[in-house]
Amino acid sequence: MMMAGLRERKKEQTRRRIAEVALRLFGERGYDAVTVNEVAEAAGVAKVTLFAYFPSKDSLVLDGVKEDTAAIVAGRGDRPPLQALREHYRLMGRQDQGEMDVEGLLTRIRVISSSPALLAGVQQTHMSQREELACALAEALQERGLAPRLMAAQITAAVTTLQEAFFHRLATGVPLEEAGRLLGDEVELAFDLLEYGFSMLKGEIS
Amino acid sequence: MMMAGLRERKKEQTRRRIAEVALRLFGERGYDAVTVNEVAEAAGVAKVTLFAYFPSKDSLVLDGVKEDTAAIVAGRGDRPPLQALREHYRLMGRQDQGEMDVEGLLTRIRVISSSPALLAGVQQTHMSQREELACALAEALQERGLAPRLMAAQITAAVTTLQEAFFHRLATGVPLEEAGRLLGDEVELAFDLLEYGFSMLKGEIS
DNA sequence: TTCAAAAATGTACCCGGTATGGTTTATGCT
DNA sequence: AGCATAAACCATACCGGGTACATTTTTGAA
Repeated sequence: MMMAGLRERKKEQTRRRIAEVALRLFGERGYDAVTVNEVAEAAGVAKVTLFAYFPSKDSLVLDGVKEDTAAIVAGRGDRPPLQALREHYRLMGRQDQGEMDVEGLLTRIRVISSSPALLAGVQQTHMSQREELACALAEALQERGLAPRLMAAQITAAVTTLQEAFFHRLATGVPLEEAGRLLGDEVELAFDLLEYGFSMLKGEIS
Repeated sequence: MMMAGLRERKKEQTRRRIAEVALRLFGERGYDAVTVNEVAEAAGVAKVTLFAYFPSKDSLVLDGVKEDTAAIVAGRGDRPPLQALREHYRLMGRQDQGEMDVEGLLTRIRVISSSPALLAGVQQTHMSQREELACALAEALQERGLAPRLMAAQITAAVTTLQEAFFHRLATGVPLEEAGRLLGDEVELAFDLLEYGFSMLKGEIS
């Protein structure tokens, strides 16, 4: 019963294989020039099976890029929401030096950056996070008007901008360490700006 | 030579007919439940011809919803960019009372609001405007760093939020006049917030 | 009237994604 | 061990959006 069976391991393995093959092919020949049929065939699996693991072509690349800003706010403890977010992104530039697959991450970013469809995809995920963030903020601040939505939109916009700059640097050859350092500085700037702006909102609403 | 020919008039007319038929069908049966083939047939035209007028299915609905924030900034005269934008949106709530086709506008908004694909589409157009706006701001403020992109992102986020609230009210039955009034108030609030925030940026960068 | 450009068309095709129905394969139970 | 079951997998056919191409109709102008 549920002994972490061989079945589940094989599934996980197949899933990883598909994603890896896809990333490799996309990196070699470009996202749009590779069909899902080719990916499936190269991974030794049927198209239907591929779509059983990944709901769409872009999820082959975008899965695992999800951010969870709403969760950060929800689990912020006793800190104010903005501070929790700032501290989270402050770490983002440093942490990935560990055992992470830097090579794969870089080709992933390159693939994303060179495909309009994928860029649109990541923006879409940001936008869906925005709604959740708005709800989390509304609850955290006990405000139900336009203010939390406005704040969520501005936070999301700032984070998106930071991430785009970061990705763009990585995609154009800036070494990871330097990109991380620059990102750190920009995070502080962006959150200073947000905090400053919201200080006015707080005065106006409550 | 170029006498505003009958040719061009017929083209315009065909284009309008296609768009109107599409909007009607989408309004009756939902965006996803109507195929482009049906639209083409109902408009008395071939599918290929339809795609010669409109580059995609969603453009059947979304064409003409384009905002041109970058153009507003570029043509701002001697006013600062934010003021030009504020004045533009200040008018948006009032102007459409004129000869505009209110009925068509409402069904258009209803169709958009009830289709995830179309909602994603309008967000995409906002995002592409963001890039242009960033360029316009960079030129207007003589700043090439992160600041103009951050400002553009925040402005776009605010405008998107305002428009969403406006659309949502219209789609849920709030009368146009009241929605316009509320929008007007919110425009002032949002731009106050933006101006307040940017005042800090100006101090920091120059 | 004639002629060349523009517009419209029919057809066939590509690709992402889904539905269906059947076949293998791991698993839990006896 | 052996067996039933459910999960994973697959082949195939299909759908809808979108494009390429070659052909035909329309239209403005000489």
